[in-house]
Amino acid sequence: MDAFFVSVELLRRPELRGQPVVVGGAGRRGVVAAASYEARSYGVFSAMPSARARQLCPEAVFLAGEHELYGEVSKRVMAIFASFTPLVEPLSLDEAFLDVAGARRLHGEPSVIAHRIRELIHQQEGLTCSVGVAPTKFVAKLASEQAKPKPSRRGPVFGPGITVVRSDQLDGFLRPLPVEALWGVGPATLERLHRIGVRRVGQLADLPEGTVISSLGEAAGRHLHQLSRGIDTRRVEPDREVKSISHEETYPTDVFDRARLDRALVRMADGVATRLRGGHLAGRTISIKVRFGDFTTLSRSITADPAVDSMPVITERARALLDEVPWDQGVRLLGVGVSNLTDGAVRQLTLDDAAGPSWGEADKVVDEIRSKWGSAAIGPAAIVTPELGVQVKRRGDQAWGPDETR
DNA sequence: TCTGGGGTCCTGCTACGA
DNA sequence: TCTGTCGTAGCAGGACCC
Repeated sequence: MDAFFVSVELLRRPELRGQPVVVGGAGRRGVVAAASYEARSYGVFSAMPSARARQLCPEAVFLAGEHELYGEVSKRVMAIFASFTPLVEPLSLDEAFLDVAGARRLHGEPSVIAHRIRELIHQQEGLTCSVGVAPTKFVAKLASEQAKPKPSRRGPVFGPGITVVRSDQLDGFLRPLPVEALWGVGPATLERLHRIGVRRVGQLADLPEGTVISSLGEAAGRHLHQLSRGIDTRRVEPDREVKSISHEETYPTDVFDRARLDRALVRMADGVATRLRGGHLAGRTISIKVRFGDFTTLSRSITADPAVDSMPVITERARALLDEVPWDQGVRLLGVGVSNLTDGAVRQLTLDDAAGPSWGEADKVVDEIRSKWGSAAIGPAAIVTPELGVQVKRRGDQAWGPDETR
């Protein structure tokens, strides 16, 4: 999808069309989630600190964004994809891989399907998207980027919308690209590649694999060398299983108050546990993440049997982990996560379960009440305030930085 | 300019049992 | 009984993606 969050916002604020618009966190510690092509022409890009974006483009309209709404639109767009093939692998709210090899007889050649998808999304959602058609996933992704509009000083320059790269065009398409266009080349890898004189994909393809591996390590070296030659054997995977579930939050100012951190742990553990149970999952590894005022970040984790999906247990382990770190230096960000996931339904019973009523039963009641009356209807006492009620943690509710009004 | 949140994957190190 | 080594699991940190 092109500038997805901004495009969704423009549907309800059409008067902002043609203006520089930025969706993201407005606070001092907020970042840009999406920028309209008009804003991009000022050098504003996603993941940039909002303060910097404001400086580059003071006339931009800043919108807080609504993660839930984007999720709903995303579901409908994914349903359009699914009407062409069951092999849809969502990559994020606004991107997906589609394997249309088996859909040709019913829907026509891939480029025909691409046109039809663009039409349908425009008709049904009023949004534009760009499509890359290619024999492999990563070339399709690169092709879709070439199909997108580009920002310019005189406003957006519309792209072709669809870019098709056939097998016999792979080499010509890939070789001239800057090496950072490859998926998996970030700042650190780019620096290493520059050190061995590689700036273009073609230069990487011409090196012996061993040279690349000795510079980048076994896995990354082999993988990137293959990509540079157009080799990508990864299939479109419609049902990728979740490996971890976590929540984290950045505070407007560093927190030195342990009681406040403890309450935050309860709220985040509650959010994580609710999502685990919602997905019928439980996890053996509990982790915390702590970022200090100077931006140094550390994590601590503990793995134990049995797998858990209950707020009090996750909170207790997370608190013990927090005891191990120098939280009194001032905490900028705190996070709680659960990994090593197993099927929650076949979770091993503990002696507690056998002894009588357990957290499991309490959780069941909480889930029932919440499904009936909403997630803020009940919650742990630690996260209830007289003014605001139950402070429930929901996915994406602080997606782009702290809300300084809270 | 002072850097979000939610993920995945990889690497290097250590501990531990066979 | 002691020592080396091998495979595996756990842990922490880092890189990367949207």
